[in-house]
Amino acid sequence: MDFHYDKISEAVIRRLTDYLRCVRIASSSGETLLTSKDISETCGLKPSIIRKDLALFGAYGIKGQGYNTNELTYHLNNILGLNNIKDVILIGAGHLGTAIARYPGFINANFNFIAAFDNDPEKIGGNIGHTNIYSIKELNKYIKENQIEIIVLAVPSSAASGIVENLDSNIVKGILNFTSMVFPGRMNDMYVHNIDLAKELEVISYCMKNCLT
Amino acid sequence: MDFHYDKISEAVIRRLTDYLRCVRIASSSGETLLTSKDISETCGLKPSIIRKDLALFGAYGIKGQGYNTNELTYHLNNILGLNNIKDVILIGAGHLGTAIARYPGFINANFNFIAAFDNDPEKIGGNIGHTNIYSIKELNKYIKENQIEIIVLAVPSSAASGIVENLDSNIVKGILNFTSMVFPGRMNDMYVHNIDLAKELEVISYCMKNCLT
DNA sequence: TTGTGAAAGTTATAACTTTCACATAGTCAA
DNA sequence: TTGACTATGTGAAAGTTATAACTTTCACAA
Repeated sequence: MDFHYDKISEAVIRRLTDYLRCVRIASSSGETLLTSKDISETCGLKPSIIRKDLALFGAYGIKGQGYNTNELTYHLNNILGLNNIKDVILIGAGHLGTAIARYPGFINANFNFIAAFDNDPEKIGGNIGHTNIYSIKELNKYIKENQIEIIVLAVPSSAASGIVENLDSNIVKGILNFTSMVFPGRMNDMYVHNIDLAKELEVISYCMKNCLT
Repeated sequence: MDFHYDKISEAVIRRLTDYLRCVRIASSSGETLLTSKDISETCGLKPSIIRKDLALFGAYGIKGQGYNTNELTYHLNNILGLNNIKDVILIGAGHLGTAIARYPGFINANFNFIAAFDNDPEKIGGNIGHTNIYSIKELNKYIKENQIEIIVLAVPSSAASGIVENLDSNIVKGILNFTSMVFPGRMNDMYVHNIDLAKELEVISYCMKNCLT
């Protein structure tokens, strides 16, 4: 598989995740063949960019027919690195953390919440589904022993910096930050993505205010 | 306020929301003056693009000094339309819906969850903080009587299409979709933004797999 | 086996975005 | 009052991305 990785922008990758969702929806309703036009109608992009994005990674389509949903699912998962189950841990088992751990999208993408951590004695020892909740004091030990590469952060914002600064960046490679603290995208070789649930609503607010298309 | 709205891209607007978060953080730690370099170090962008973005909407900075945090907060909120409180309703009062309604980011952005709706008899009549939970059967009546423009959707994916299709698009202007169903960005004049909590983790997965910077 | 139609893959170009570098102007200290 | 300093605002250039239009190839039917 020789992808032209060096030329691929993050915008392309983001769109691939959209295509994947569209294919999942189509698959689940029994479709076996999907055209770039079909995908475009679901996710609101133009067919040409969908074809171009997919062609960057190889010719997966059947000319004159479209894309086979199973094949496309496999290839998209493969490109994104989602074909293998990956263990992640959750830090912060409050309302948001709980909702995240139960969110079906993580399961679809093969992410497995192997453990959760909190500082609330009432939560420690409990669980979220099959995910046990441990004391935050055991966090770094757990990361080291289990070589945890990906962390989902859903603690109060005030606690975020302290936790991130103490992570062992030789082991942890990715952080998904749901707090209101902002971290730069790259910190000591760790990828950090900040997610603000309200962000999209702020964008909608602007669009509504200015009557944009 | 004559902004050059027609020329502003969504990418700019998304960055403005980042700047706003950076300014909030700086303000809360007592800073009164912030340079484009300061902001760049927090959010991982280049100072030049920050200056350019802000200059699109007017000259808010003080040459040789930087940007006054209070003024910048005001202007950013004003540009995005966040200076006034806006009522939104939540559809789906499960784990995710509850977490969303309690998420501090919505309060910061002046969004007020005025009501929630669910079909679970055990939840109806209850509340999330100060937000009462009503039966989903009353949804459209409530939207009409209270002229609700913005909706946050956090129901199971299978229920999403049915709800969206029945919304009165003469009243509702914006939908924040947290389900795994995908809707195009524009539907009958309604702005729809799909949020997949797992999306950013999928992007991180790709970055990790390919050792990108 | 061959012809037709349909949609993938590809290319060239226009449109847009980012970046650099510098002139500008405000601040502060002497 | 003056001069040095600093970071903004801006214009031009470079770089990037999306789009339309085009070519290719596959599948199916006659």
